Amino acid sequence: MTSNTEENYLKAIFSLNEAVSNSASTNAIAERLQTKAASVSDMLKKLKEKKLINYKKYKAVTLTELGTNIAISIIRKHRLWEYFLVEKLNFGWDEVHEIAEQLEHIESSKLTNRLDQFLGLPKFDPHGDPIPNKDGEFPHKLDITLDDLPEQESARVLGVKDHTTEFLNYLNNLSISLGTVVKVERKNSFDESLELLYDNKKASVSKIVAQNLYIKTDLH
Amino acid sequence: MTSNTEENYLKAIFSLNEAVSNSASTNAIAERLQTKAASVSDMLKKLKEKKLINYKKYKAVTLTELGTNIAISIIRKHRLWEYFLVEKLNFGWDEVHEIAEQLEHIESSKLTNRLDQFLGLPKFDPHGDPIPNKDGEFPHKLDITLDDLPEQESARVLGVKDHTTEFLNYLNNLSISLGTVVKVERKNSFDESLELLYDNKKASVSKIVAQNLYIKTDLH
DNA sequence: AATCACTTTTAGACTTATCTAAATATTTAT
DNA sequence: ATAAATATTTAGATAAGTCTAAAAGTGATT
Repeated sequence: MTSNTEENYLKAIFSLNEAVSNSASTNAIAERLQTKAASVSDMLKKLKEKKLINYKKYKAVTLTELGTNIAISIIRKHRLWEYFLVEKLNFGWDEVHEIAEQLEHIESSKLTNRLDQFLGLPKFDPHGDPIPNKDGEFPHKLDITLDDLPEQESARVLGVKDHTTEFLNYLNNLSISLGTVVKVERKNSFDESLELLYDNKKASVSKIVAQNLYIKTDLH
Repeated sequence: MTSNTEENYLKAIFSLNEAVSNSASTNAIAERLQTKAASVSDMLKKLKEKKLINYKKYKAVTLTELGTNIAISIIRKHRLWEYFLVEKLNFGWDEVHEIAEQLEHIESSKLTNRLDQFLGLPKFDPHGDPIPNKDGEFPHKLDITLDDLPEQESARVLGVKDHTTEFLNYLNNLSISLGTVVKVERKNSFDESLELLYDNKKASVSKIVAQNLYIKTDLH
């Protein structure tokens, strides 16, 4: 079993190393978890015992495969609950973090997966962070479609899922091609259509259309 | 602050004393929480320190007002989450207890109240246990209307909320009067109407009608 | 009112996670 | 390459919650 505390250490190590690889040092972890280096040192010994991290004294740590899986599962739960709080309970995106810090430790994969389903398998949380799926895979760049983009955000069209000439003609008429940078001005909840802004043009497209346009969110 | 463990003790004391007053003895609590009498003894000392219980050595305990409030808030959260799991995530009513035991300790009254709202302020959890409202009041016998009754359950009509002759005539035509025992055969999700069975008669009534009929669930 | 069965409390030990202070290792700068 | 600065670990304490074993209290029976 993994305690809440252990889970928080794994999560901290994961995100430190994700941001800058090999940056999960004792001090960095202590800073992140608002605790003391001595406490971290103790815990690292324990996590190594449990085969959750690779660790040599005085060296930065990395997660084992087992440790990574646990960290990802915590992140998945955190982000799904944030999505739930914002989308279903109308919380502001800025007030959900603390509550999600608690909810992320609820233990029941059945619950997590049912929640995911209930929310419509979202790919991003309210802060725009990617939500790993139930196999622990983060949404791959090429899995993301225009429909996944939140309001007021922009992305570059990378490809199409539907290759029929009909669909390609439709895009031609709108002057959307590969490379076009598109901003989602509004998502209408009544018919789930999207109002787009690109190259000084405006257009409204259906959800189906948006789901057939692959995008990448980091522009340039 | 109250730890999860302390909360579990308060909940145990509350429900023991609710079932049989003054029955919250050291041994009974130990049995309920699957722990040893010695541990309970230690904890009682601590809860008394915190003014959460009234306690004299070797005597059964009762909750102070503060302790009662906390216990009720835990019960409220437990039952709301059970309702959520069954109604929104399609869990069976028999598989939600363990998960709710975890969720009941999530600390955020804003979350609890938003969840309550989201679920439509339910009065009973999936096991038929009453859900206290946000002021800690359990649904009073006379607050319960036919609309609160789950499918396949019976209750006796106790009174009407709407006193217009129109409504009373309507009931007359259906041969429903005070004292009639009514069974909810089915609740239709498409229009929220109820199919009733009573005195060998069948009838279908709207949600509005059901919300205007006060009932009691313990028959005779 | 003395005994017996049972309940409850106390004493002392253990685990988890934390801390401060001191010791040791590593890195950086000269 | 050696000293100074910084990072990390160890040693020893503390607090929460638990346990076993032993002591003490309660109450029912005779």
